[in-house]
Amino acid sequence: MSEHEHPESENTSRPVRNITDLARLAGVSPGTVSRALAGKSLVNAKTREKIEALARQHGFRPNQMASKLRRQKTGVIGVAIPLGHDVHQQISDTFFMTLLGHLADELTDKGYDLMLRRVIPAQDEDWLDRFIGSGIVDGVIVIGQSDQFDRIEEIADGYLPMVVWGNHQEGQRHCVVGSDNRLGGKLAAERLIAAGARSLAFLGDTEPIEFAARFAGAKEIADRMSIPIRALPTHLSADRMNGEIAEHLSEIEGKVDGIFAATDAVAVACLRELRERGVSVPNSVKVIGFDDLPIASQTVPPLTTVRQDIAAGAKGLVDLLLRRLAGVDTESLVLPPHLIARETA
Amino acid sequence: MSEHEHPESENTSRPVRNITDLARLAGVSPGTVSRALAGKSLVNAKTREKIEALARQHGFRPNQMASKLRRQKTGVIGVAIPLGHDVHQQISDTFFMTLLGHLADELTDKGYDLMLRRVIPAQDEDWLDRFIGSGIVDGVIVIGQSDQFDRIEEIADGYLPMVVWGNHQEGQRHCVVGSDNRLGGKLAAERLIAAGARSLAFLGDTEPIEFAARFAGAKEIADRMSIPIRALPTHLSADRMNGEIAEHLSEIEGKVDGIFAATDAVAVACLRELRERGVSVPNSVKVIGFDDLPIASQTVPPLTTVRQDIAAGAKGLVDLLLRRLAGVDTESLVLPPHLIARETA
DNA sequence: TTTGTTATTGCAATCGTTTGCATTGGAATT
DNA sequence: AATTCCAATGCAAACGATTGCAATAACAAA
Repeated sequence: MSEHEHPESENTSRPVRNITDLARLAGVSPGTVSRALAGKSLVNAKTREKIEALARQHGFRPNQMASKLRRQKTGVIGVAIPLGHDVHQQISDTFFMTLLGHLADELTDKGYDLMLRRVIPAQDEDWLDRFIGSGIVDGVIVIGQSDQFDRIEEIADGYLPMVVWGNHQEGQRHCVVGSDNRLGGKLAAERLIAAGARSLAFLGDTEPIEFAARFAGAKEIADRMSIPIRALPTHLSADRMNGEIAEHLSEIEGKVDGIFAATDAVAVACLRELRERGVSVPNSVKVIGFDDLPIASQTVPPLTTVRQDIAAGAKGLVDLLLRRLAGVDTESLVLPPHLIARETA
Repeated sequence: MSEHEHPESENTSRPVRNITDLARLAGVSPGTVSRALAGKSLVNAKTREKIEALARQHGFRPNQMASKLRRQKTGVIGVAIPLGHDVHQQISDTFFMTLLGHLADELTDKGYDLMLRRVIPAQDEDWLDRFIGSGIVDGVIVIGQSDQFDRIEEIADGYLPMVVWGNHQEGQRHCVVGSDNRLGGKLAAERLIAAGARSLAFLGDTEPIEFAARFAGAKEIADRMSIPIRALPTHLSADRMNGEIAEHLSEIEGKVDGIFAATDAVAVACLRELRERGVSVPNSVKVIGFDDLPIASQTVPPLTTVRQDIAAGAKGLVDLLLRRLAGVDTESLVLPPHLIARETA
């Protein structure tokens, strides 16, 4: 009935809703249309062109849901950010967000889509099972172990295509990509001591294992050199952090001359507070950060810090995940951090 | 074969792959299982409990792909970040990433998932059609118009559930949420002038319309007060920006005493460069930023800036989108920016 | 003319849920 | 005892693309 289509213009009598409609227009079977649009080689060149032209003309695109159901794969990688310790941390956490940006690039490159989910484990017991078990994603990248190490371990036993950004523990079962935080902590402490510090402090939350490892690394060096080191716990959300830092600084005034901040963000806040108190950096107190975010080079004085290579991390996460999707049980990947010497230590 | 998995609990002879398997175990029909698991009220309480228990026991979750296909909705909102002007801008753009974080929160609250796609329009003509037309998302949020204003306009004519973060143009057809950039520009210029500046400069890329509007607003005020203002174009990627800022500052030395930076990130770099040159802020030169990112309060001296309420923006985007999903053709939402007076102007 | 070969295409089952409609059984009503 | 009525469930047709296998046509070889 729909005999006289308008050859030039977009709209015709009835819209083309699915592959079958298009098949009718093209005078072929749905199967052929499917093959043509999928770019398979089993279609005659002319038929293909005709079908493609028709599809373009009607702005038709095969329904992905149907395709995914039938093929039993989604082409989507889930990215989960568990917000365990500090719900508002990651909202503004430049590091995680930058990692996310790079992940998006890498995944796009490989033809995958990215589904982002921020989860609050405390409110949602089986966030990970839900994400995995519903057939909505082909694989999962978890950004940050938060306080969910054990849960992740459990899942890892029965689910291959998962890679986690975070800290590597001896003998753990899930595949992780991350910096060697302990080494980073060592580098930081060594630098502070080499710069003349004789009493150290670690400033920041020590709960998350990444940070705990940074502290442990620093402590190892400090202990070896018989130099005291203390932990000054703070929250990581911007609003609470500033006050806590101020308190700590009051408390340690004159007693500490080398501060290792858990994060560049913490270091920046610390620098500001020190300046406000008239404490000279690096003369009276040396400061070192972690991450090497863009701000690090913009502080006054420019921040000495331990760099994590975010782009390499993202690439590692994606590469390992793809290998796991192919069935390989990959090893973890630990990236070496580097000391970036600027002027605060 | 897989007989002895976990002896006490989880597994039995054959795995439960779908609703039909579960129905068989429960001694009911697939339809009933579907209704029970969906929480519909048409199921006897006892039957439901039994089914839920069974599902829990076998770790079964209904396949989302099938569900989405059948129900013709995905529960997924697409978030597209077009990278037009400067491919590497947004990777590190804290503002966009923070907005994304808030979007994720809002969408999660409303029960939607978030699919992130970073697109390079230059390499991918119909990025927007592809995203929309494949039935993969129920609606789309575009973060930043970039240089894609016209394409977005085209799409908006035939596709309701789309909301865009960006600048509002007189008479535009697509629904946009964003700050009143022109007003923000005015606030900035007024402040600089009130602080004593007599020759202004706008520092940053003026190509993207958001920034162009900021400049235009500032220019309007400057013109009205008969104060000169010039544009100093820079790229927004960190690596190129610094050098360009340095050049500009050399060029305008002594000729400009009020700098309006397109972005806090630009302002921070500018402050650092000024300090390096021994130019006193705000005495010799006044500086004002835009966004009020967390860093703004951490600079030395603390940065006076124009604040955009990111959380409100995210909420607006999601609210409008949901209304559009319900079929309402909503108006745009323009949020008023606020001057945050600190010490650089 | 017959047979073999190859390149295209059609056929129909399948992926796993959802949902309108029909059916059942039991309780309530007359 | 007969009739209504309702809650609970079963039945089977969608949703729209993919793909193994069979069928066809076209052409070459014998």
